[in-house]
Amino acid sequence: MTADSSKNERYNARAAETRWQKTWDERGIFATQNDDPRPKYYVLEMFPYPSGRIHMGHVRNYTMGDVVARFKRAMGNAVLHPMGWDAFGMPAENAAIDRKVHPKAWTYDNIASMKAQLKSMGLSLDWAREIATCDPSYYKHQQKMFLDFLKAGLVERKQSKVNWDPVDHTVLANEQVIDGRGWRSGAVVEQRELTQWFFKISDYSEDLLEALDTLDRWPEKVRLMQKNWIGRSEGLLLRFMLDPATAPNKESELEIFTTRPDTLFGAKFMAISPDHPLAIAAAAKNPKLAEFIEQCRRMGTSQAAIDTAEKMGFDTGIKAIHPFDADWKLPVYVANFILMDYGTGAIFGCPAHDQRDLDFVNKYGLGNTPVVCPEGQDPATFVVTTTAYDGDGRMIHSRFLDGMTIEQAKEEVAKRLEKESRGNRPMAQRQVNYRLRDWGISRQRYWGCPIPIIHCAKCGTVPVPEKDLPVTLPDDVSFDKPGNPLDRHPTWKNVKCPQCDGAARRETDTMDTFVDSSWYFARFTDPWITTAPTDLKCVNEWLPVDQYIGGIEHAILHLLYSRFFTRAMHKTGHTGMDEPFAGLFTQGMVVHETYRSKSGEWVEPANVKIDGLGDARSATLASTGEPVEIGSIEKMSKSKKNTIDPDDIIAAYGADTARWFMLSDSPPERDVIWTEEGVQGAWRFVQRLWRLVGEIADIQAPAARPAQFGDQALAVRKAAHRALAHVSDDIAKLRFNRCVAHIYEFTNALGDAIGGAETAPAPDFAWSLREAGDILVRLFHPMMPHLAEECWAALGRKSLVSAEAWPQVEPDLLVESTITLPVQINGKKRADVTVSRDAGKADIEAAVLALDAVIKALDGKRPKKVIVVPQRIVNVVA
RNA sequence: GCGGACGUGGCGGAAUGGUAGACGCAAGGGACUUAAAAUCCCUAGGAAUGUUUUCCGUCCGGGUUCGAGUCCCGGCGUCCGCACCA
Repeated sequence: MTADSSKNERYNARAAETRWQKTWDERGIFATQNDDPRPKYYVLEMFPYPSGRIHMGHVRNYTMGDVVARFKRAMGNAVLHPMGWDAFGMPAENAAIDRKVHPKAWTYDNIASMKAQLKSMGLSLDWAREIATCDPSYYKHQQKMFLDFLKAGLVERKQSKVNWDPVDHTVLANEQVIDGRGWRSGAVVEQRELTQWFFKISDYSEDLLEALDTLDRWPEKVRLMQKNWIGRSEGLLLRFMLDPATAPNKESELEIFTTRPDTLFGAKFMAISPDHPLAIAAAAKNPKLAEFIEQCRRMGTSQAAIDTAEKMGFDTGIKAIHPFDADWKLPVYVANFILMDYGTGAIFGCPAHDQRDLDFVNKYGLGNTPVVCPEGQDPATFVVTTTAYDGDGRMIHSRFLDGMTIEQAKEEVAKRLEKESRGNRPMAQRQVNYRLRDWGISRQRYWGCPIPIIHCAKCGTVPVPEKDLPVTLPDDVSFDKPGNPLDRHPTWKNVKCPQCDGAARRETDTMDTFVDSSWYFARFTDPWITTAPTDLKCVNEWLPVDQYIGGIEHAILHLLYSRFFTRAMHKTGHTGMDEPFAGLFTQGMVVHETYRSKSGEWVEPANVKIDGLGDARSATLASTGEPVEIGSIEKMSKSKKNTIDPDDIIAAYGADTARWFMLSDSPPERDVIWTEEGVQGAWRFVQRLWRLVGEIADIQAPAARPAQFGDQALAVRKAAHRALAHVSDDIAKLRFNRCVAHIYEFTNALGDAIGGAETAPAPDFAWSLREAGDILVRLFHPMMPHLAEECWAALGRKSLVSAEAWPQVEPDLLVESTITLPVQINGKKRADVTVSRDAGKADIEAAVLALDAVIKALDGKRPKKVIVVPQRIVNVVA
């Protein structure tokens, strides 16, 4: 392989890139062998939804992963770097409705075009492991695991409230409900009770929470978000007896959950959810209450309504008896702010120390009694009016608790009530509650993984026998009517019961697409095995993923589901570990300026012409010259038309330029602003490297390493090895922007050195320039692999730089024989001092005190103190 | 409301408590050219100034330290996540 572009010509990125991509393909250098004996390293980027086109966010994400993959490969690892498609989901069905194409055809077409785009980026992926989650060869195993989970008690079928779109006949996710209406149909969303399948993720609440501490290569932010999402709280389950005369069906008690049992003597009322059985029982005998409950339910749907809803309650007339005072009766309200699915759906209200309860009593005139008094306040005068006090303090107005701290009081209440028993049960029980709910996976959709269950009138829900897997989606479906095509398919759902052979029907719900993405990383370790989801040996050798890279938007759901799923797979024998991702990195978004025409329409950047600078910048429509308003910088999105098509960039500048720019401008975890100037800068650098390497290639250098190096040669060698040390460290820590800066610095130094070179440089200098060139090309190879191959060939190398080892640092070259230390006087820099590398503190001090600036500052006096920080700085305190 | 992150030139950003502004972008000046593009060289935080030095400077106000962009306390601002979770 020889370089095409001659040294006087510009680097022709488009020609070179396709040529090298072909070479990599032909030689199969990115295919990973599972029996490779070298240390394994698994780098993975979140796989894309096949929308049809890649966007700049993908370019950034996959470039980062590719840099890591290429670096680790050069470091001598067996690297697994696969790619696949998160291929089920609603957009395919929407396309079917809007454009009359079959979801399957639409999806596979999209995969084909996106794959071509990804290939044009020059990613070092093992395409032999490509998977699409919509392929029966993939979802077959997902169905198998569903059945395994079911057997293991990790799947449950239960009723739950859902957002129901009455026009589209489907369940909507919360984010698909906008102002109480379906995002697609615009119909007012109803709350319905549906029987759905759930994964019992809440069985792992404690484990998922505790194990967060072991994920030390995850961003703190993500761990915190998951911690809050799991929402552990310690409290007390507490039984309140009811006054039987007031209870609708002579119910004897009401159980509540509280984290503040210490405030029991500040109780003013009880509140139960509109969905609480006691509320429903009471409503049966009280039409006005029934009406109130109905009103609450209607309100519940809209997010906005929940946010701004006023606290509302309805006095049921039921009286509860205070656990420490049989004569103390508390009114039981049905209240709109009590959730049925947290705790027991019932609380006692202590308004002085809980803002929600305070708002409530202030509305209904129930009053409040503070029972915790902040330190330094007089208990006799401490009152609460509109702001509840939830801070620390001592107990007051609380009988036997008075004077205790909150913690002591909690403990005392728990102890007393735990001991007291009624009807063979203690009055109170310590309990840990979690906010995390079970994961409802049923979707009334066609384009998803079928749930392998058969419903039989006689036998109930019957698992599809394993020999009958996969349950495949029927192809002959129509989308001309709303609702789930599986449900109205003429034959698909009619089957015989595997147990009794009687007429039965298939489950027509499909799985949430988050299920598909909860184990794809495991499947990549052996995507060929047909008999099981995973090959245990492979999965245990490769997992956990060493470096997972993706967007912060998946901080909670995808990453938490995957952590659960890996545990469930462990329990059912499909993995040998609990945590799927040892290292996680969340990259920032690609953002771009927005433009709007006079009429308020968004304008594509390609149609905008920018003039002027800074505040004087103005924009006009390129076609008509009509003025355009420059808007804020925002995430690239189709709706704001501020997207840049990677295809256009790759066609104009090449993939390497796009890759380099994506890494160079901002720290990887932060947003990067896409600018035309920035891209051009990256492109200029590509050309500059090509010219520089061309000059180096022309130098006649001895083959053997010279025994001695002169000053000129040594300076080049030091620059090269310093850059090498920095870049290696920066890539390992994913600090790509700094890595880019060091490559610029090195290139500048090397350019200067060559500029100063004679026509025929001395052998030692020539050798060092060749060495520097070799190092330079290998250093930028992970970021700009095509250019690197072209340069490598130009340097006369026969190998592929993509398959080369990372250069070795010579540590001797990193240390200088003399060092220049800044000298401060009273903390301000006033001079420099140059000393030999191994000068002692006394030598340095003597040299510093002899400096003119120091003598002048001391004015004949002795310094108060001289601080010498080795290798760093000297500070003279005058 | 709760939780978290961040705040440095014209811009993106560097800086284990140790020379603030690396590197890039944009800019200005110059060289080459008939001209342009490309390329190369020089300048560049602000102010003052006798061209070699001084003062100021990392959102604001305090503190710790020989020394603070960095650590601590209190504000202000921006962004993100969660949001009736008892």
